[in-house]
Amino acid sequence: MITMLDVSRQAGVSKATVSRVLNNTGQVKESTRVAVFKAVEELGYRPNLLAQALANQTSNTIGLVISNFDGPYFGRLLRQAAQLIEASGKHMIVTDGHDTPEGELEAVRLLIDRRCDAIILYTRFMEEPALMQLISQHPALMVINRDLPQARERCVVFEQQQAASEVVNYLIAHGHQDIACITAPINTPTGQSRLAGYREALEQNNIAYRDDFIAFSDSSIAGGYHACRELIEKNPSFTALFACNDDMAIGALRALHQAGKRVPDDVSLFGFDDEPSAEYLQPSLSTVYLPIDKMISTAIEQALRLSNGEIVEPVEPFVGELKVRESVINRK
Amino acid sequence: MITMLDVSRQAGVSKATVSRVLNNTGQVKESTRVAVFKAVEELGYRPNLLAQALANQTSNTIGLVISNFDGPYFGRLLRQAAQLIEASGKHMIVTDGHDTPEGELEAVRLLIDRRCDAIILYTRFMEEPALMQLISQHPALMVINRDLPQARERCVVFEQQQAASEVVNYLIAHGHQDIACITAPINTPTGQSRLAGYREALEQNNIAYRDDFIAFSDSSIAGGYHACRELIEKNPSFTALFACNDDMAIGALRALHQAGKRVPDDVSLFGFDDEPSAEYLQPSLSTVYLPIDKMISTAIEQALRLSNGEIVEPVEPFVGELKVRESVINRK
DNA sequence: GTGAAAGCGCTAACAA
DNA sequence: TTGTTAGCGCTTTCAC
Repeated sequence: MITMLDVSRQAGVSKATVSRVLNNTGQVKESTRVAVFKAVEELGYRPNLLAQALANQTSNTIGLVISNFDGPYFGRLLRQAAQLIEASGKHMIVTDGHDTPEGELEAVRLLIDRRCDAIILYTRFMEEPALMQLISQHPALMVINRDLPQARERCVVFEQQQAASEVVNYLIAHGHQDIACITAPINTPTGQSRLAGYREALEQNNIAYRDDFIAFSDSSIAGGYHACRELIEKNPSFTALFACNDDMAIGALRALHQAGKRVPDDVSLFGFDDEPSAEYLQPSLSTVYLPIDKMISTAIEQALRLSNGEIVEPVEPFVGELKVRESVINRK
Repeated sequence: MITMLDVSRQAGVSKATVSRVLNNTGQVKESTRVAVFKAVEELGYRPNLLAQALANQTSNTIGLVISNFDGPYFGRLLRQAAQLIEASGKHMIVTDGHDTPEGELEAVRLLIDRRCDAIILYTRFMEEPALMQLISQHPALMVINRDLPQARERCVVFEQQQAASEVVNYLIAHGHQDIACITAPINTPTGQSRLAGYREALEQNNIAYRDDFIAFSDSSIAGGYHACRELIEKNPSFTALFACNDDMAIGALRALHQAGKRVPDDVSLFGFDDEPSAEYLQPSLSTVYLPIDKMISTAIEQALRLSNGEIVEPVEPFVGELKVRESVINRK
């Protein structure tokens, strides 16, 4: 590998001078500037980012931890993040948390060890105390998807429960009383909040919560499919179904179809996330749009500010937006 | 930040000794081992990976460049890659190539500058000469999705044309003569190969290639939708449609439905990629399964070997597997 | 068994 | 305007 020393020799100057022209720092005579660039060109020199980071005490990177790599959800997020981070002149390092709390923790640790200037953790599994501790270990760590009352300025959150409640209220307002629900993983705050929103809406409308209208699932397409079959078997009388994410709604759609139930004529279906395919399904899927682009942007901006030592304000919670499409019918 | 020096002082030993116990290198008295670990614990010391990499002349990372972050396709790939790389004790750095040749090139450059031990480039846009040059610049760079005759051992490829041809041959064998096609981006080798496979099958069966059965598209759901509408407008007489990826098939499915054409009764539909949702669509989508898991695994293993200075053999091209589902009907 | 010292490739005072 | 020098945090000879 060509080093700066090689360049300096080729150009007949010192390393310091090479560094100066490459970083545009300090005054350099035009002729030597040219000579250095010429040498760089001839040798095909490229700076060693690791060495640079060590000397600069800043790696010029921002780390991102997501729950997993599958699915369209994080894809959208990563795309936006990559763009923003690049625009800020930094580089992005992504890691996944293997859908476990330990994995998430380990991933963040790694990013810290890599000396990322800022870190964004999209958590689904870590508990509050562990998160608080992480936050205390890195001055520019932002957490997405978990509200930490002790550190509001470090969180970017989405009003899960409210959105879920709006969905179910919408269904009720359109004449549905028997509303089933397929949950997201119930051991996660997200899964819990969405179910809580469902219950909240029922309560607000004095509709009894029934166990046989609930199927616990895992956010996957196959999971949604099986959960829906289970529901139909337990009690096929529901006229509406709230799947706590779009993937499960896709699975449920097929299960309903196979059971001879037409959507939306027999059963109205609601998803959550607004995946790219939602709009194109047959029938197009009603769902909740999550402003993940805005959320990740906000998190990155805030993290960047923190890494500059700036003082930051808490971020307002984000809210979802109902996308009502063909899969829901008015029964009134 | 706590450094090794801090630890050494706390333990009453030298940096060298700390390094020895942490890396299990050289003999150390048990009592001092314990002392060092105690100090590490007390101080919460974590080694600086950057410094380590610089001193070791190896970053212990393997870099991965993909075309973009959206879509389920690369998600599946990343998931598998992350697992494998982690299992090998290394860390993964992912970057995206922004769906442009320059982006791909820049992404690889960056990984080289970061001193990745090995690099995997899933290319869709770079041309052969540029790829050859990259390969010469990094001894452990593997290219996925482009065949370089000069460097077969650095490539992992998939028989695109053959698979596409099989699809169309299957349709023909099942009584279809009027087969339309929605292409993937035609400025990419993948797009070209799949279309070539389509033409090849027609030729083999003495069926004329007709311009009005072709719509050029962009691999997106929306693109598939619009392309299908265009096809129907140009010449609605096709009895089968080959969408060059599943996303476009999803879009086409809706367009067909809106045009009053039933799938598969009026039009048989084939996709490509075998996305997770393919099996659950209504009707379930016939498609081609790509062994991306195996492909990425192979690429990683090969890259790892290269980075160890081992000599490697060329890799056999991978082939797809037809997944025939409800969306295709026999018209004979 | 342990420490001192040099070096990985770069940056940044401080002199000259 | 430029070179010398001392680090950044770690590893690794080479003595002791």
